[in-house]
Amino acid sequence: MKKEKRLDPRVKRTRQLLKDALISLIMENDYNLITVRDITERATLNRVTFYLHYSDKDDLMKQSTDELLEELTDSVASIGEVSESFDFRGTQPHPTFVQLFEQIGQHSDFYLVMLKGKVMPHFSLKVMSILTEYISSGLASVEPDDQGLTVQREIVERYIGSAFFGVIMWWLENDLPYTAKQMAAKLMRLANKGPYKEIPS
Amino acid sequence: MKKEKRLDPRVKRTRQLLKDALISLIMENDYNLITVRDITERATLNRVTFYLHYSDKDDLMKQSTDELLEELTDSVASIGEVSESFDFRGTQPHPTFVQLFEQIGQHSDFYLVMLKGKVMPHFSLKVMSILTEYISSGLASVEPDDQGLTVQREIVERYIGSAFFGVIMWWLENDLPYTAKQMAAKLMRLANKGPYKEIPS
DNA sequence: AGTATTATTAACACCATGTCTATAATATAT
DNA sequence: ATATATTATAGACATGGTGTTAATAATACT
Repeated sequence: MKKEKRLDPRVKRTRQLLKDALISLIMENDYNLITVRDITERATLNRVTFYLHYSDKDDLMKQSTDELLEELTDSVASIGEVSESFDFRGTQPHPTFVQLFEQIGQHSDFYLVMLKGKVMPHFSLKVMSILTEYISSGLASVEPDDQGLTVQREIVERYIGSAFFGVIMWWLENDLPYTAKQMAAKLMRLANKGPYKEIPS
Repeated sequence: MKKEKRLDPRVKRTRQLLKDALISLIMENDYNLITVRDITERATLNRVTFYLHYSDKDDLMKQSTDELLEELTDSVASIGEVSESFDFRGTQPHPTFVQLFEQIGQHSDFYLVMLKGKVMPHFSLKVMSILTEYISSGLASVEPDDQGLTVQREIVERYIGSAFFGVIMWWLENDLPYTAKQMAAKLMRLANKGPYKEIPS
């Protein structure tokens, strides 16, 4: 599966130092104001060394964040399949989404900074597509064909995906006022039945 | 209301040229790759002149986009109040949102580039807050207190606002496959009743 | 008309970028 | 353990953008 052919420990160390340096700098300053110089200084490496591994700041950024998002998806994947034996149309929190919130909550500082927008859109777009993927498979398990949907499937997926994304940001901005399980439950309810208690006539 | 005390025609001209230059450059290149030099060259102005009006590229960007978003809100405001004599819980498209989609659709090239994320997050955040404001007032007209809501009002607002935002992006990315009225109708339905035809037990 | 404001021009120091060379340090294989 | 290959460092370089200054030209205002 992995194409890592035992890389040189020096390379591994260097890249890790650069990634850590960038992440720690992002938590303090504005991404756009961070220079390659800053990164290598924080990493206690020579500036030239940077260019032996990455073409520029964005390259390092992209690779670092992709790696972190892989951790997220791996942790969620370990929970099981999304559509697996679960009433997706109920209001019970789905384990997949519970785990998703758990993971994000455990690194809330980082995710808040990244999602808030001060950084690259790449990260946000990736998170969006991860969310939409889970939602898509959940939706497919409930409504295999488009018969039961009032609106085109593609739109529903984007609708719910964006809504989830936005509420996650709200959750992070407000210092996680609810547990991961509670958040998942709220979102399940909103996605399935809408915000109102009584069904409109 | 307005504090414009008849500014010098040279100032007006210069600022307009700079704004136009930036917008046109954004449509072609990547925002981050655009320099002050590029802007002034496109505007056929001296680079020093730029600094007589704006502190940096982001400053110009912020002011330009704020101006364009003001056009949007003005056009929507001319339609009337959001809560005005309308069954917000029905599935009929609300005139406010129809007009919103109309306006965005008429400048779809621009909005697509701006919202897609390659640019500043400032614009996207602003659009989000505009959307949320309309949704908030619509929601308040249906449910003045929190009794009829299954989830905290603040979350519902963010949920629907983000969902709308995401679907608008979908709409733009897919070259406006539906009319503004159709889009508004779809979103009203999703927001009120959720995606399913039959109510889950 | 004369005065005030604005745009231009040329020049400046500063800093980040990306690249190059030669040299030192470290891994790996024999 | 020694030789070889790979990687990190050091210093230096040209390039290009930034933001500022001072002097001059162009334009608006009264």
